[in-house]
This record gives sequence, structure tokens and C-alpha cells, in this order.
Amino acid sequence: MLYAVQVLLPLPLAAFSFLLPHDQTPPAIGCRVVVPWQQGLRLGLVSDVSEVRGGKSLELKELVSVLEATPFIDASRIAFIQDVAAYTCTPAGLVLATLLPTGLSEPLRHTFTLVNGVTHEGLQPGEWYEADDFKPADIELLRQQGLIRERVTITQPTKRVLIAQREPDEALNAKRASNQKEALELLLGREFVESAAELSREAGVPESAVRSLIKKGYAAYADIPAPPPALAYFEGRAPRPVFDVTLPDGDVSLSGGTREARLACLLPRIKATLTRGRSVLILCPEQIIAQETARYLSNAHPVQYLSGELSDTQRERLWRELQDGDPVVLVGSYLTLLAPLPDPGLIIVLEEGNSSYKLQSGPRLFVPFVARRLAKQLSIPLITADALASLESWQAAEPDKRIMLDASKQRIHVVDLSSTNNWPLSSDLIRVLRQVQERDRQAIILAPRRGFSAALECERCGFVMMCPNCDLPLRYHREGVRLACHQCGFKGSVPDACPDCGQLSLKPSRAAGTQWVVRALEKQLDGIRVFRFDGDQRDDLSSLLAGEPGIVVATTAIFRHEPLVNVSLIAITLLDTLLTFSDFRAEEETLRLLLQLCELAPEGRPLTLIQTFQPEHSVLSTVKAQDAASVEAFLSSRLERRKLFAYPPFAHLAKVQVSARDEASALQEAERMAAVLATAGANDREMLGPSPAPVVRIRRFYSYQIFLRSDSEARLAKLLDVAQNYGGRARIRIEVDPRDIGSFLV
DNA sequence: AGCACGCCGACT
DNA sequence: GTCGGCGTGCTC
Repeated sequence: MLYAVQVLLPLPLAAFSFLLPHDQTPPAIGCRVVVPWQQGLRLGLVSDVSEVRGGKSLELKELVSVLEATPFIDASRIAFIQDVAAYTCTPAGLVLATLLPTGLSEPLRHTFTLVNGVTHEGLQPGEWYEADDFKPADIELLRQQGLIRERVTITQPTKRVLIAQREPDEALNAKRASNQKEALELLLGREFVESAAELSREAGVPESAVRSLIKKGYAAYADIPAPPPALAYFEGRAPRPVFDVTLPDGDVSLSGGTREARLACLLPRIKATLTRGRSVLILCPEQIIAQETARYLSNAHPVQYLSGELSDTQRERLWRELQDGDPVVLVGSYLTLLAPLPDPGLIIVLEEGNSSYKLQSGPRLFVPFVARRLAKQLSIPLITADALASLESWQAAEPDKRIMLDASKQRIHVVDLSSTNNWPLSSDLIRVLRQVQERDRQAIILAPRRGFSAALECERCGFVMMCPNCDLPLRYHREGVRLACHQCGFKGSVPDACPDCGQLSLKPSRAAGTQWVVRALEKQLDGIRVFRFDGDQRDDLSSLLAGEPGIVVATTAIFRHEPLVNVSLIAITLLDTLLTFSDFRAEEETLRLLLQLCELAPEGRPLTLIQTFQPEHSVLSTVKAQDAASVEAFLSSRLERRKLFAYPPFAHLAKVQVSARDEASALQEAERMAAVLATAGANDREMLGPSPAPVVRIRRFYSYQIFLRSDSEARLAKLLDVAQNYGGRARIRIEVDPRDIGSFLV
């Protein structure tokens, strides 16, 4: 019987088939295999095995070797990869490359020998040769002719150390050699030392003595297997379970309260799962949150941690430990999705609405949605948690499984910017800041962006300095680089005169960034310490952590900082930037941010001051009332609207982006794409657009977009397949579950 | 993603 | 004459 093995490689490609050498038993799905690839070898995962009758399949290249008999990842995860690939409309190999943090890029040792009874010029029978010493093409030829047997192993990492070679002899008894003898005796008492310098330090002899030992052959450097790296270890923190809420079984949507309160609510479910001998997977959007969660849980439970900052060797070791280990709680980023967790029994997605969950490369998937698919695949429950439930998880949960915790009520003061002139600091804000100053307290002021101003604008003619590569205004900074594009990174200097009208009238536009707010504070409040905390500049806030007074002007980067301890005021300079952010989820995300403000000062109950031009906005009335009922009412009303417009969670949504070097062909190709989709049966309800992308030109590329939606996932997949093969010349990018799509399109 | 091939501009 | 820019196309 002949078999073809389908192999997934960590490349943006679908699975490739290889012929299994005859007489070999087919490898199990999920096993690591070595395949010939271009001029060399690559590691891949078996995704399927099928029988071959003959014909074209016989021309396939042969599998070089099966690395190990046991699957590297479970067959169910291979199915998961294929499911995600179909769902995101990307090649399975790309999903694999994105989600698998280890195992397929290890350095290989490749040797070969002549098959018994075969002779070949220049090769001795029975001798093993290093493949590195031959031309790849020659090996390929020998392989195709079936003349060689090959062996591939992963090279173990080694480390160079100093090892004693023999006992001291007469020569070392000479008086002048006493240092050498002393060092050698110390070395003999040890397995090895790290280096010659280390030995000389420890023995208290000059380095030259050790060097002589090496020169005379008493000691020598040797490569030994590198010791396994330490894994992340977190000192457990005693949890403070203050909430007397019992979560129901099954899928749960948990919201409200603080992050710690939600975690406390999850403890009994985590414990129950471990008690049944099953593992728990906890997904976090950011390192800081994952570390904090691991710290919180490691007191009571066995915890492992996996996130992007781990080294390759740490990931490898973690993989092995999970494979051989007992049930654990695995905390980390999306890189945990394929981890070989022993018998997973529960998946928890923390901070489910966090925008970091949207992957910016590869399959551009949204982690919480994919985690839900994995839970379905494994038939295990999924719990989502956040300050505000996403409409998707709220809708998906049974009504009695929507659990909302009460938050400590924030004190909220809204400032109507249309009835005040002081900008960016309203007189109300200045007044409370003075109180903060008098009482030696701390304040956090959230500005919508870094830099000084959103744009540089001509006061006379209204001309705005634009990025030469993108359709975006250049952000104005007052330090270092003066004009910068926050999209493509273009940097420029400020011209003296307006390039359009020639007048000396270029002024920063009123959309104030952190730098402007800092300057306004320093002008208006004497003698207060002002710090900045944004992507450009992260001031050292340790004096504030010690309780000293001061004001921090920040972007949302401050959420990734340890909470301050003496905060009596949190201010938002312009809420409208968040509310008008270009996505149909903007209002929910704004409310979530407002509900999360309590994380910035978990110890106290600071005043929250919000400046806005829309003081009557429902987001504000909801956060002001801040009881479960009004949050529920808010969610229901947004759900109604999503239903009315047939938006998620009532439809599956995908974006088809058509890009070209000039605007005319981008539009033309987008229209052609729309025509192709219409021919394939896409109706007006299913297809929206083409419309210009929110920013038409980015990095000198023009983009138009078409949105596709359907209540049937299969139908959407079919349309996306049509889009992918539309036959035009433009660059096509398909994104399922897009999150920056502009407001509702009708 | 790599890597080859291929076609045009600047230079030891 | 070559070196090298990156556009296009392929990898079982």
C-alpha cells in the first residue's frame, strides 16, 4: 500500500503532499515530519494521510523522515487549525505559523548513508555522512534515485565549558606551577566550570595559570548539552475573594466589577476543573495582565505561563513539560491555543473586548472568537470576562449565564466643552486639579493621543500638513522630530510658512495631545510635578507609587502601568475622540474604557472628570447610573441596533480590501471585484460597497473596500472564496471579523 | 515566508 | 563589463 502524507509547514501556504517511502507505517496526525523543501529540509506537521493508487501522485517527493512516533500536537488541534484557516480565509500554514510558538524551526542534524548493496562513486558503504558537506542538489539526486537512507535529528543546544582532562602529575609539583595545580584540583572536584576566567576567580589564581593548564592539556573546553532554561515563575499572591458570587456551569459571560473581582469569581470554576483532573486555559490580551493573572493564581494552583517574551528554549521546555505533566492552569497569550495541555476542560478569555486580541498580522484573527471555536471543537465550556461584556458573548450566553458584578460606584463629573472656552483644561478641571495639588494627591489625565497636536493647520487658509505617503495629517510634536505620521512613520520638519498660501500662519490644531496638556498644566498650575506616560515617553512614576503628589498626563498606555496609590482625580480631556472612533463598536468600547478606569486607582474612589461636546450621550448616562440594570439596558439597545442593521452578532462580517498603486485602478479593480461577487450571487444585503478605505492612501497604496456579511458562515466562506479568485491584478486582502470598519454602513 | 529568476540603474 | 535594487512566481 502506498500513502501520501499531507504536511502543514509554517509558511503562508496550504498543506503539501509527500509520498511515504514504501514499507513505512503512516505517521499519526499531528506528528512532526521532515520534508524536502527547495534546497534543503523543513519540519512540518502531518495534517492527513491518504492512500495512493498511482498516477500523478507517484511524482510527489518523498517524506525524508518522521521525527517522532507520538504527535507533537493533538489531532484535534490540527482540525482546529484547519477550521481557523477556513474561517479566516487564509492558508492553514499561515495559521500554524502564527499560533505555534515552538517546534518547527529547530536546527536539524542531517546525515545519510548508502542503502545496503548500493555503490556510488566517492561514498563508502556503511559510512554515515553529514549532509552539510554535500551540495543540496547532489543529495536530492541521490534521494530521488533511492540510493541513500537519511537520518534527521534535532540538534540539542550546547554550551562551551571547561573540563579537567587528567590528574596533576610531577610537572605540576614544581614550585612555579603551584597556582596551576591549585586550579586543576579545584576543577577536578567539579564536573565543569563556565569559563577559564571563572576558574581563575574561584581558585584565586591569575588567568594565565588557567591558560597554561589548557595549553598543557590538563584542561580543555568541551561542548556539553545546555542545561534547560528556567521557566517563568510567579510568586503567589494571596487572593482576596471578596465576591460572594457563584458562577453557573457551562458557557458564562462575566462582566462588571474590577479585574481582580472577576478573577476571584472564576476561582471556584478553575478549582473544580482541576479537581476533575482537567486543565484550564486562560487567555490574556497583554503580557502585564497575563503575568498578574499568573501571580494571582499560582498561590493555590499549578500554573504555567506562555507569552511572546519567552525565549525559544523556554518555549520548548514548556511544551515538553506540558506534554508529560499533570493538569495545569496555563495562562498566556494566543500562543497558548495550540499548547499540548493535558486534557483541557475549560477556556477562559480575560478582557475579551481588549483590542490587542485582534492580531495585526497573519490571519488577522480576533482571539476571543477563535477561542470560542476551540472550546466548541473540544466540547468544553468557555467563560468570557471583561468590565463590559461584548455584545457577541452577551448574546451567545443563556440569560441565566450572564453574570454582572456591581462595581464600586465612580463619582463622575461631566464638563460640557461647548460652554467653556478654556482648552484643553476646562476651568472645572483646573479647579479640581488645584484641590489635588493642595491636598498633595495624585491625578491622571488621559489625552486622546501622544504628541502635541493632531495636526498642523494654517490659520488663514485652513491648509493641513499631510503625510506624503498617507491620507493622514502629520501629527505635530514639540520635541525631537516635529512632524510625524503615526501610520507610516514618516518624519518631517515644520516649514516656516504655509506651503499653500505662503503666510506665516501655521498653528497646531486644537486636538491636543499629551505634550500640549503637559505644557498647559505647567503654565496654569505652579509648582506641581507633571509626568508624561505615553508611547513616546514613559516617565519614571516610582515616586508616585511611593505616594508622593503629582499629575500624570497619559494615553491608554497607563493601563499597562502598575496602579498608582494616591489618586484622587482621573480626567479625560476629550471623550469625543473615543466616541467617534471609526468602528461600529466605538460606543461599547468607550463605555468599557470608562468602566475600566477603576483599575487605575483600585485602592480609592477618585473623582472622574470627563470633558466632552456630547454631555447627554447614552454612554455617559449609563456610566453615571452604573448599576447592572442600566448597563443591561445599554447592551440591549446596542443589540437592537446591531440586529436592525444586520451586524454581528446577527451576521458574520468580512472585509475585502482591494489595493493598487494608483487610485483609479484601485477603484476600478474594486468595482470589478463587486461585479464578480454580484455575478456569484451576492445581493445588496450581503455586499456593501465598494467604498474608499477609512484612509484611502497608506504607504503610497490606495485601498477600496467591500464588506460582505451573511448570517450563514458557509455562505460567507463561499463569497470570500470567490473574492479571493476574482481574477484581477489588484492586491487583495481578506479580513474576517474586521474591527476598524467605520460606523454602520447601510 | 524564502528563494530563484529576471530586468533595469550605478559603479568597484 | 558586474553588483544589486525589488517585482514576479513557485515551493509537494
